[in-house]
Amino acid sequence: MNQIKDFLYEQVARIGKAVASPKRLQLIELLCQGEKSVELLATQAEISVKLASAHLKELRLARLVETRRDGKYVVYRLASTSVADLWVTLRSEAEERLVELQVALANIVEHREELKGLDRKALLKKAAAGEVLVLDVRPSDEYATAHLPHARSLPVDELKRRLAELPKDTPVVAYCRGPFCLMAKDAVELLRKKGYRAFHLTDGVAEWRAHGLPIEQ
Amino acid sequence: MNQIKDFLYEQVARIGKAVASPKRLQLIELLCQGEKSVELLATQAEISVKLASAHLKELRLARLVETRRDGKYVVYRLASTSVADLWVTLRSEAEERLVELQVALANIVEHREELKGLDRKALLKKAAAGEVLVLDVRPSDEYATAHLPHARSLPVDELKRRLAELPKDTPVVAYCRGPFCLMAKDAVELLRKKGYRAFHLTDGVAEWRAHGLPIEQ
DNA sequence: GCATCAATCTAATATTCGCTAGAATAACAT
DNA sequence: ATGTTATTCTAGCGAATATTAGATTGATGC
Repeated sequence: MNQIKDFLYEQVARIGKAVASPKRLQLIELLCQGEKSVELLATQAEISVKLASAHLKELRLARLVETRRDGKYVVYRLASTSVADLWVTLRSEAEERLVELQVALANIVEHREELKGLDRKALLKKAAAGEVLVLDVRPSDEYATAHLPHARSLPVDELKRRLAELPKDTPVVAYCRGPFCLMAKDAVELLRKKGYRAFHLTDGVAEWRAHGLPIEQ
Repeated sequence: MNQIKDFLYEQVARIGKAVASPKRLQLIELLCQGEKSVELLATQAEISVKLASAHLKELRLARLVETRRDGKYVVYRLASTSVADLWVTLRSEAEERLVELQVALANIVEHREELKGLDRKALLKKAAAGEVLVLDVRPSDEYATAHLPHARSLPVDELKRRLAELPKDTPVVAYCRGPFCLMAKDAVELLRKKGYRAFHLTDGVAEWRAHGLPIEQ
């Protein structure tokens, strides 16, 4: 009877073990943006394909991700959006508990506009009314999978040469994969240097959805 | 710049590592019932004091628990109720994803009455109206710390000799520490054998609170 | 068939983790 | 002080993990 109880906790610990590795957490965050091949995941997480494959196997054994084959490629995806919620929950808990993380986050985004909590719905309204331009600076395939309402896609590495597309008179709110992603930060810095009124939304699609707000496409 | 990103994920992984061990999860679940000394935690988790102390240290380094000294005793408590929420989230995710866990849970509680989701509010109403008797079968100090609304305390090991206190005509709903705790199951089995109409609520205080429902004391 | 590319499996490494047992603290009782 | 009780620290051992390199499998295109 005691063995049974131990077994129960062990199963939950399987999920815990899966999220106990920084690399695996990064892979989960990437998969929150949409399904991806092993090679792409390895590139974006800046690790070797072999290592990515090994970590993805662990995630698959914990049933957090699933695979399908597409020709030569094996494509990984989250097993459910609840896995994205788990990532958001874990990250929030870490941000809440660990001073080291709070300090590190405060250092990288000095002048970040805190567009959190109560502001989300206000932002949604303003975006709908065209009072702000919500800019998705992730790669365009991630935008295609899912993006914030009324958002326009303009990947950060195309931003410099496509600056002309942006209106000078409307404030821009840039977002990317989430609080740990630096693409929106870079975009905001560039835009401000060029004289735009730009703000940084630290939410990604996963955070937005986890707070019960709508997502497009 | 890449080192900074790695550092961020590593911090979240600290929380992950803390919840990657079955023993530590069990300790967290026990602490969800209220603050406890090392010795009590060791006894209730059925591990040695030394091992409990080591695991608690890990939890403290991840800032999930805090301590205070009370005379000879060191008393551990959760750093915040959000840690209890994290435990509920993790357990739910495991229940949702891992078939092995689903099977194990189905086996131990054969005829369990599923009093979940939509039923919680209905139960609350019935309890308020006195149509059911909500029975808290945990040790009485855990009841004293926090319990479900309108619940009466009757620890499972006193149940047999205090049976007379229960009304024969009102249905009884027994609960304990949560879905992994077997005390309510045992209580229901005993009560049914004695001719009472008894049901098993798999929620504990943490689950109840995580679903946004009120808690007494 | 054969060459190619993507991904995994296997083997081997260093490191970390879980657990046990013995020594060391910290508060209390006498 | 001295002994007692509760807890932590230290050391050590076997098991599990992260990472890398080499061999292997699966699907595609010629």
